[in-house]
Amino acid sequence: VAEDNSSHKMVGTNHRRSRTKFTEDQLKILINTFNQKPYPGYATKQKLALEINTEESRIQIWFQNRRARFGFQKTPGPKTLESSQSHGQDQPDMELQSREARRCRTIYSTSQLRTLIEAFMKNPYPGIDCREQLAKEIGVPESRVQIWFQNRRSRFHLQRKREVVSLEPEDQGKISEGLQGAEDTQNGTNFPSNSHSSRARTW
DNA sequence: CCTCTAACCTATTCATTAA
DNA sequence: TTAATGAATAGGTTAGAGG
Repeated sequence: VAEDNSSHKMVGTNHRRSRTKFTEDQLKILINTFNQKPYPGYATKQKLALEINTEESRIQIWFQNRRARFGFQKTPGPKTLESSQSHGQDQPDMELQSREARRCRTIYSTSQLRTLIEAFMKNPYPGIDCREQLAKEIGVPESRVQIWFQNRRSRFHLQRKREVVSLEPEDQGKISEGLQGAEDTQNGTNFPSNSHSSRARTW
């Protein structure tokens, strides 16, 4: 609400999005929808976004978190219990493939990709401000930019792993560089190499 | 302090598209 | 048909609001 004047760091563009606060009414609708279908497709999420006036990406995150916390329980119903006989074994639910359609694949132009890759080389973990600026620059929703960075990082790590495997099992102790050694970015933007584990140091 | 949970992450899998 | 890559998943971590 007030100005965010928290930039006494060198690179001020590395913060996460501010936390969303759902109202009770919004939560009621979300939970109700979740209980009916914990894996909503894009259309449902869009509709929800409109209904509770929230970005679709926040709704996607909410469903992800909810599924992780309560793996969807089959029978939540101390109330509204209807016809849940659970007679023999529950069916393998093969016809569950009627998963709603997912979001249409985004096609990036070469110039958009050039911008993204350039940003990735400078900082593979852009904060919300940086992502939003990129999104505006290339004309794509911020949520797509975030997904793009996630995919890029994952495949970057995968590629690095394969290189380690391709070496002789003998002296494999000193591969270290090779990939990202070429860039400057020695300031702090290099890959943490193990990201999470080493990030919680003294914080 | 502690709890709850949005935001974020990696690793993997599913799915679409261009070659 | 396949390689590349965007979208979704499971599951774990980080951090902000509030008890």
